[in-house]
Amino acid sequence: MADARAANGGKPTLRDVAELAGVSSMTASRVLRGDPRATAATRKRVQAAADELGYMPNHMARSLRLGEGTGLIGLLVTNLANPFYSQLALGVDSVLAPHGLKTVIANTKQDPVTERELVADLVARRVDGVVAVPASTDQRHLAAAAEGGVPVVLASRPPEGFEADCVLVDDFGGARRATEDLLAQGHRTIGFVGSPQTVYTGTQRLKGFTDALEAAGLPVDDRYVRQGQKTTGEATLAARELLALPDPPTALFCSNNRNTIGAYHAVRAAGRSTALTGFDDFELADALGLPLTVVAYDTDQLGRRAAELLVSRIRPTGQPSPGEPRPPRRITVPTSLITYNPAGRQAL
Amino acid sequence: MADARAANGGKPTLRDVAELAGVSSMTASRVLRGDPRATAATRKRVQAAADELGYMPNHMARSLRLGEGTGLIGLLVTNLANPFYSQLALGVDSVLAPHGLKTVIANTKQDPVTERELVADLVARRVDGVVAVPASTDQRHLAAAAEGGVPVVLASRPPEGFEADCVLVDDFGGARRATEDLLAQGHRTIGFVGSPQTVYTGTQRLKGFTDALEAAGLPVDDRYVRQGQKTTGEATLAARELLALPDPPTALFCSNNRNTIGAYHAVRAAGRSTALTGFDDFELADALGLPLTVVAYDTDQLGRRAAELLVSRIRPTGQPSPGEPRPPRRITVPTSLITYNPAGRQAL
DNA sequence: CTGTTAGCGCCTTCAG
DNA sequence: CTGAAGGCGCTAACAG
Repeated sequence: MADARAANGGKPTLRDVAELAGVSSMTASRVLRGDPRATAATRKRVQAAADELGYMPNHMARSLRLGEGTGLIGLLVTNLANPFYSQLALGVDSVLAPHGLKTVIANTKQDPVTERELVADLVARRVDGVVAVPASTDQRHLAAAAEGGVPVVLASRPPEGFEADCVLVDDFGGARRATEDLLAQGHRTIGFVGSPQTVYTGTQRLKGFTDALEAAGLPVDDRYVRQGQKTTGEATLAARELLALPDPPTALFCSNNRNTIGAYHAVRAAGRSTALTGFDDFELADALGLPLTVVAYDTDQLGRRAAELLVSRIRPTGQPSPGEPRPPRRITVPTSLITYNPAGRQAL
Repeated sequence: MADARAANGGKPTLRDVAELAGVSSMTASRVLRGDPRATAATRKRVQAAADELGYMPNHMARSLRLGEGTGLIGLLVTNLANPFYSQLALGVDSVLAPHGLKTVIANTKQDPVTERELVADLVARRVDGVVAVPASTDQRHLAAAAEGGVPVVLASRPPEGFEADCVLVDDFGGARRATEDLLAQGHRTIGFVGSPQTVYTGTQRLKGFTDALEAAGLPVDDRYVRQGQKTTGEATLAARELLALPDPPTALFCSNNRNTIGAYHAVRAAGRSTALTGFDDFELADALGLPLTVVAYDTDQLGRRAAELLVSRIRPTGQPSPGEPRPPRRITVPTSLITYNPAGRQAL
């Protein structure tokens, strides 16, 4: 009920409460904010009035006046439905929530134009910071945001062309180790099924892959390298092509969970015993009915660390920077190799 | 660089731009907003000044002045990492984004207290609406929000104790059909592995299950019903208990994806050929190496529909309601039965 | 075409 | 202990 005004969203304001309580809006403000400077009597009246009207303070107006931030953090991802990103989102939010910060979703759908617009929108909304997993290496929009005073932390890829904190995965090391593992098993023809060349993790993981091959004195044959797949469907097609080569690979290394799952379907359909290894662990990876090795890492931690870096920039502790801005930090999350067997599971 | 002021976040204001351009803030406002009423010359000067300062309009201040909403929508879920919720989130966001609305995450972690606090926080932040998947049937906090003028749309469960739009899944029908399917296959002892009794979908799906049994003249034995599992781990334990009964069930019906996946592990570990049917489809459901039937529906649609209902409340079209508020709407999303068979799988 | 006035909801500062 | 004035950043409404 709460007979409302049409001006705002029909919500009662501090003044409505004050009038009903027969005090000034100032007094109402103090009481409602828990300021001790108020008679028990007036306090009671104000509280009663607020309750009756169903008053809720306007967070936006408040922070506008206080010159504080909005308490909003933008989370820029390409596809929230990908478990990697939703896991990341959860990690980020779990760290932000206790600080009274809320996460705003900015889903780019892999579109660079959308990504630029979203970043601009986040800045316009005066988010206190951004956790981003940008799609491409052109990060000028993020650079602009950072330049404009909005703390930016990158997750899973490094800043390009500007300075910012970031949390990375040991892409190179993980890919190299996984490939060495395949080599140790005797595989000599290994296919690579990975994300587009423009994606940092894709190129790093490819480097780890080729590095291992070269270290073993094996050639890197472009015909066995497929990049550009963004969906499991595309990955299945790419893997199928590799398996159809005259001299098909005996093993596949996939650069992320989409490609691994896609390649899995291809291998399964081909009825081949091609060994499968992929970057990223995922639910049910242990249940696929054929051996699978994954380069695992803690996605939740990735998000948490990123959020922690961001919080430390937003709410600085200790001395308010003597003069120079604090240098950008870079955290690398380690990986481990896990092998799932239809029979069971064992970690290496 | 943009020599900043300390007041706000160090960001240049409209007045800074105006001063630099040598015009009034009003003129700057107009130019920057694309208002045609301005000389090409002054327009140029203002633009240049804005660019130089890296000016970005303050969305908050703007909407405060205009008495508009914040353009923020709260998305209340229990666990974003559950693919069901992240899928839902994506559906919601995909509909909201084109309307200039942004989604704010409110992850409750299944905690009722947290849920209440989050709803209060969302209201305080003046979100223009809320899409909620409340954890329990006590929805007084949502009722309060709705009463306070914040449009609320429930997804996957109906409002309890207040009126609101909602989008439901055909829980009863889907569960009943799936159970009938198991009965048709000759199963006479079927276990139920489901979510807590307090969860609407859990009870509805149990009803569909028991209804099918009773219609077939079979007794509903409590010993075969396990409720309360929220995680795959808990579900595995529950299923294991059922499989260890003196007269073990020959089939299991699971009420959601967490329970299905948990039960899968138990069945797999037991080396039993227990038939498995579950509510919710999920990625890799077709790859588990044993037959699995799922009650499928479009989670993305669930989110989209919910968002559409919300948008229609926020930005009403047509006549501004003659007098009575529009009645609450209830949409039900249909389900279908899908059977995944390891043997029957073909390419792609 | 441009500027002035006024105020969205709230709170800091300074009087009473 | 309480109230009045002023302004955060922005923009309708009205001047000029």
